[in-house]
Amino acid sequence: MKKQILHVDVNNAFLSWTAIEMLKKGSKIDIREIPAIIGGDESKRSGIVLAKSMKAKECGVKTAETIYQAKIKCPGLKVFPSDYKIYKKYSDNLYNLLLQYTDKIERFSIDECFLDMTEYLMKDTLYNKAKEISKRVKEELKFTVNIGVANNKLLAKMASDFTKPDKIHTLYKEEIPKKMWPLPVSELFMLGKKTVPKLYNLQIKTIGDLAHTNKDFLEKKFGKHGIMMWEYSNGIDNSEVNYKEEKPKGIGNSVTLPENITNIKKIEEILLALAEQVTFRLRRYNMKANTVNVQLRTNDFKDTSHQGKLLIETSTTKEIYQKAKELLSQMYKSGTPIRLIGLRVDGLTEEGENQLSFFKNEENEKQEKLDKVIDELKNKYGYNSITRAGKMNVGNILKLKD
DNA sequence: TCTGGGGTCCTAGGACCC
DNA sequence: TCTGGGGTCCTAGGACCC
Repeated sequence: MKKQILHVDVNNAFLSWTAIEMLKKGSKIDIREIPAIIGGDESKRSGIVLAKSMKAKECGVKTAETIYQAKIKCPGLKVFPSDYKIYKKYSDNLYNLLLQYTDKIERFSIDECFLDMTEYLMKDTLYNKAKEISKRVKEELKFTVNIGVANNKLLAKMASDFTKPDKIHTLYKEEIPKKMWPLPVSELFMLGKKTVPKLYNLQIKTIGDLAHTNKDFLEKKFGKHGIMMWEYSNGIDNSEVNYKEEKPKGIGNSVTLPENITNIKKIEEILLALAEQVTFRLRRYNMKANTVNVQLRTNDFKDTSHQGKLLIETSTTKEIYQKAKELLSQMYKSGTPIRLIGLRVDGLTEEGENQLSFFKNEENEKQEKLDKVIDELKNKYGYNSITRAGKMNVGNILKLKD
């Protein structure tokens, strides 16, 4: 049976949501109507564009470029900070509205959902459902969405990306040659800035060119990725809408430092803060990790990482931090200016499925109890209400969220 | 120009085993 | 001496997404 899929994509999500929040608080201006962006903080060296208004887009402002660059293109551009707490709230509002149409919803990101409507159409058409959803979101939630209407996820996603904002597009099989093939290959999902130039060198410039390229040739050139791009360009995608809540496979946090650092003790302090943050999230999922990964970015934007396995999976701040410190000492070349430090844990298992729990010793149990007490305080009074002695002086570098 | 932060998946090469 | 073939696991790095 043919799948009936919708892809719902919030238009300029962060900017729209910030605009609504500002209006609610009495702001006289709607930042959707002026050249404006949501951006990072240039003084913290994280000054990139996260979202832009239509007026900013008309100036040529692009997502992920530097704010500096955006201001050159668009003098008088207004910059507003992001607030993930607010975004989560609006994202949940959208999800709850969509739940009234199907329970088979995949939250693809904070502002995108796939809906499997196959069993929920009755007499109505998929397109009419899209119209109804679009109208209700606008009226009830005060922002607009693009909706892609198709028979698989890939085509629905491509369709929602056509023209914006507040549009519904279909992309059925017979529409592929007319609607998708003329587009530049760079528009195809999963073709990024490394692959596109390679395709251009092969004279593959449009999605249609790619669709008509020999599949085996692409496989030889690009491996699995080659097969995937051929299938996508021909509108082939058999993946299911993954509506079940998934546990994460890894959890990581990283920070770009306001200034480069070369002092290993300082790096360790930041690793401790990151270990606290990462394990706090890990414990919230009731999970443990068996692999620790430390990432460093140097001043010239070179990334290096080292990972190591733990003998026994853990979720304690202390053990993760100790492993991280060990990895750091293996990889850090004294005197190298460091721009970014990251810590992530992988190999996650749910609490209770750990086979080696009888290895628990007194020290470990003591740490687990300590972490639990700290977590409860953080949950009650906010993440920054309690902090470890070792990282007191880095608390203001890491902007940790409550 | 001066470049975020959170993820997932893939690949190549090395270690090790039979 | 002069070198297989297959398999698994691990790691570092990279590509891509939003």
